[in-house]
Amino acid sequence: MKATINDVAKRAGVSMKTVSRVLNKEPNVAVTTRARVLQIAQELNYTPNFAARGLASSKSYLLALMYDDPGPTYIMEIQSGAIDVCREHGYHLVLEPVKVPKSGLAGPLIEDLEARLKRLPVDGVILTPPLSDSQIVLDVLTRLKIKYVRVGPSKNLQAIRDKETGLTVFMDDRQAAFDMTEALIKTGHKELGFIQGHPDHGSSYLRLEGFQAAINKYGLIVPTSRIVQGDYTFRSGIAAANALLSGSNTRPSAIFASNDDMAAGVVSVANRLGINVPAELSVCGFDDTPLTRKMSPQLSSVCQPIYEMGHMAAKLLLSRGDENLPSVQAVDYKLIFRGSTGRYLKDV
Amino acid sequence: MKATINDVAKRAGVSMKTVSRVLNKEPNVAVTTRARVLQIAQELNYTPNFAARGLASSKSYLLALMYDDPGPTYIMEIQSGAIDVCREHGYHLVLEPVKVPKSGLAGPLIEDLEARLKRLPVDGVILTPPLSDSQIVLDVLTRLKIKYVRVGPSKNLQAIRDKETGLTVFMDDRQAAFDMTEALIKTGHKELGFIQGHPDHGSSYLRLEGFQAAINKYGLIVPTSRIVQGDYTFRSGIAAANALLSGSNTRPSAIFASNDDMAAGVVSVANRLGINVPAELSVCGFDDTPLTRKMSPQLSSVCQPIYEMGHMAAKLLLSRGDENLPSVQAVDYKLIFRGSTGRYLKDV
DNA sequence: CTGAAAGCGCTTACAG
DNA sequence: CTGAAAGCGCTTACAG
Repeated sequence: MKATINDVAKRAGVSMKTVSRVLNKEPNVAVTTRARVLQIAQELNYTPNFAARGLASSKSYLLALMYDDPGPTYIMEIQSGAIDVCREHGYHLVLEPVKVPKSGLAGPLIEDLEARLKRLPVDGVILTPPLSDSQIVLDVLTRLKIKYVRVGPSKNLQAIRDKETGLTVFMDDRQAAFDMTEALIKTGHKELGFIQGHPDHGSSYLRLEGFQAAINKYGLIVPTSRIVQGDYTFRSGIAAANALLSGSNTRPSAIFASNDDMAAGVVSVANRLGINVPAELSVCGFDDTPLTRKMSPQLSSVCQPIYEMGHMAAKLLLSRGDENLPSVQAVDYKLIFRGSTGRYLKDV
Repeated sequence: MKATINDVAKRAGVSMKTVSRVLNKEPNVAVTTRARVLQIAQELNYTPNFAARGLASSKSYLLALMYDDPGPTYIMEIQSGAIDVCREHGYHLVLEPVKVPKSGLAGPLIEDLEARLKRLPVDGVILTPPLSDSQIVLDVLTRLKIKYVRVGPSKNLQAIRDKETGLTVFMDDRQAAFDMTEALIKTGHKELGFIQGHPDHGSSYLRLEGFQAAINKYGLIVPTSRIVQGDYTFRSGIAAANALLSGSNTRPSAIFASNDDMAAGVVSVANRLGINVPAELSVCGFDDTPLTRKMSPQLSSVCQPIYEMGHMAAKLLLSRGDENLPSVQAVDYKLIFRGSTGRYLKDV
């Protein structure tokens, strides 16, 4: 049978409690005692019983990752980052897909969420976009007194900067979009086009803001016809590119799409129309998804450190009490230039 | 405070045990008693304590999904399918990423796996490729007496067909590749090229076998120079396409790549060489990943019902005892024809 | 620095 | 059809 804490205690000639102290790295154990217990635990191949610990301590040693379909790559990266931290702390990660209803009715969602969280009372929740902005979800968690961390929230950014919010990990989408736009302008582009993301996602607005701020800074003018609404899908990128490239007006020399899928749509339309990318048209995206490297020319984009965000999120949840860890964490992005902007033209 | 089973029992005027019976849907409870208990449980907003159940029953009510980077989309689909079944059974899904070392040394992997599984003794494990074929992993699970289901194993397929194996969910890669090849041939193609997948993945061989079987059936000849080794990456698809398309020999009229990423590489090379897809070259992939719809022309491919495989895997694990459920489950694939093969040319 | 006792909230194994 | 008792393997709250 599997060894229990009692087996270890007996063999070590100490009480159960002392073994518990050693294993939980509590202070106040004689060095020699600690060493002996540790060795015997190893000899017996002892590992504490998960359920028993949970029951006695009323902790679950579980963190939940809540998501509502923000794309498989994104979630997997967040997961990886979070899992690595969980491991260090003896925690595990469970998955909680959540469907936020498109239209008003929040009732069923709230009930469902509560039921699930009561069934499996996790010690903390990682919220990914768009859930990080869902007041409904935040309210439920607050009511159930479950700790949470918001990853990439896009609303209330001002409050975040003022640290009036809870645990948060975010990337400065606005600044990143600003930087990318500035890079395009500095390469000589004056005729810019922009494709906005899904109207329900806060990031859409932040990225647009960054774009416009750079435009303004350099005194350029972008007519409203050059700013097209998309919804983060490839298909919407196609539609937007058609509007931008095949009209009777002069076409832009560079298009900044709010994500990679839409940018891929632009490249695809350009190819069909015989517009050479990047010679006649520069294109860049956002998110630096794997897709950027699965097209020709490869796509310039903004790289979010998603793994790191997941890592930091779990860390914030599991390192409570560490005053050295600010509750709001900004992570760094990177501009990645590839063939599609022609700055550093690379072979595929 | 949160209600316990005792609160419900007292209020209902029955014993704890009876409440337990009702909640676990055990037989032998008077209908009226059952109804009363159920109602009171609801009034008290009672949900059983996860840890206490686990401790008392020595079950964990947890399933693990083990994976070694088979692609984010794949894992997310499997996850979704598995989670939906877990929910129905009051189970939860935890994630266990596993790194199988490239070269020989299995020691650390075995130790790590054992340590993790002893820490969190899940009630069952879902194994995804390439882990479904890892004898090391299978051995550890067997030794720890942990139930597992293999998803998409590619070795020992014969044994699988003979039902000499454990729980298994699989898709007939060989037959699917055969069908796709046959479809190309029936469209009139005689000069076929094939790009093989990663040599470490069993699916590479099965897909090649299917391709060759169809070639043989129709009495065609494919010189070895038309069968190129890839490794499932876009980059390897590029290299393979260069070998296939820019040599001095006549080029194939259709290329079947063993996965979508490589097929995307082929289309990309064709575009660069000015070879029109599908007019001059048909291309098809395998897996029907989102990438197929993020390129022009869109890619024909073989659609694996991945969600369904995850669903079935969890079902096999959680429905033990149900004799009506065969322990080996084959799921259906579908050939999806899009622009890249020109059979059903569609606008993007 | 260490330990004895109680208890977390369920299920199991019986008994009736 | 129902229940009383024991126990799962830890941690908490004390006491010393």
